Amino acid sequence: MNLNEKTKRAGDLRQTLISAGIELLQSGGANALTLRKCAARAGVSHAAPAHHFDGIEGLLTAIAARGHEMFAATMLAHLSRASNLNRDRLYSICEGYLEFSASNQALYGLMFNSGQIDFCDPDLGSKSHASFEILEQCCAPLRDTNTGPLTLEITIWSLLHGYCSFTKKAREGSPKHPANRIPFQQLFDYVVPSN
Amino acid sequence: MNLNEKTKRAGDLRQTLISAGIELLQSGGANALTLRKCAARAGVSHAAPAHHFDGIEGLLTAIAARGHEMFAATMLAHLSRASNLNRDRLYSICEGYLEFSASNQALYGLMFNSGQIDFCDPDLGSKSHASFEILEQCCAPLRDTNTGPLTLEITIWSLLHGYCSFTKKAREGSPKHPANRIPFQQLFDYVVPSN
DNA sequence: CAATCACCTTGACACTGTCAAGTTGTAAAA
DNA sequence: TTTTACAACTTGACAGTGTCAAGGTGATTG
Repeated sequence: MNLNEKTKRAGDLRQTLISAGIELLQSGGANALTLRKCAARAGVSHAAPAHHFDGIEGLLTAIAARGHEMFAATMLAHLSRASNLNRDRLYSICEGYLEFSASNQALYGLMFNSGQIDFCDPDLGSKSHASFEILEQCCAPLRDTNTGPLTLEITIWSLLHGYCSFTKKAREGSPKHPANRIPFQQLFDYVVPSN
Repeated sequence: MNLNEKTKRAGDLRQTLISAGIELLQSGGANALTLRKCAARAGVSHAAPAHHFDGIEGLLTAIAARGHEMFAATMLAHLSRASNLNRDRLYSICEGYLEFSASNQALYGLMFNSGQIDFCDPDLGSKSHASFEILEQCCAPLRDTNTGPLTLEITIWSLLHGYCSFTKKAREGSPKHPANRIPFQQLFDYVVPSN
């Protein structure tokens, strides 16, 4: 009848639990995500998730992996709307990054700022690697011969990550925080040569 | 007799609890830090902290504030050993940043990657502002007229923050992660004009 | 001397993650 | 067909967590 029933019919409670977890993150933030609440939202008992994940860490890791799929999709969506200019393409990736982190704050925090997930997980590893590859492919044409390989990628990635961290702190905390005056484009212009 | 007794004599259980929390972070990571364990380590009952902090969030916020004091001290220690060159001075700040994050991983995570502290807290605000001011003062002489105010500061701060995040993920997760091949100095050279 | 009050303790509560044992339905094996 | 095996899920229990209400204690103050 309802969604849960239908999803369970398909036999993949695993996917249902991951979706439930993401919904909990979206609606109630990081503290709302609980193994038992995930189970309840999926319509199963509190011990059911143990048959599909290795404890809470396993569930959170699987949620983060799903998050990386969404993350990559958001960046690719922005990329598809960019011009042919290499610099525009890289900037559109950045816009996708910022949009994802703004629209999925708790999920983004779980993926990038959490000590609760298992970075050794191969599924998480391959999906996060796929995200990074999108960035790499947009950086490649912009590299000049002076800078070492990956320098631009790491710089952009770090800049985005740090910028999100700043704006988040500025949003939640003191509004006098300097970061909320600086648009990302200003940092991008500073870091990426605009030949 | 022991340290707890002596500290409690002085009347500041608050400071004792903060110290206990930092010790727990150092020895057992983020998951080892608990309100009840803090109380036990300080030699008081599990409900005692409530008289000094506003719940667990208040305790974590106070620990983060203390962390920012240590953070600023580490950067200043590195700065004192730098040459007179402005660029060296800024780089020494960065070294201090990286040393602090490497030597106090869980505490650093609580301060910068945690959704569990109250960024509105005035004490935390002033102490984290003091840390940022150290960076600001070292950036000021390096600004050229083209770049907007704070652009260099935010760039360096974000780069450091992102770099720590990368190296942490590379350390815990897949050793094939690209970040662990890139020394920070390479990023610094790329971002900071070198004349 | 009595009252006040900051500080701490005790005990309880709901909630969390995890484990062991039991139930059910399905699919393979006899 | 009957039996067996097994995977998926439930139930119930456990220690640990944060938080609250009530009570005790000792120093300060009127």
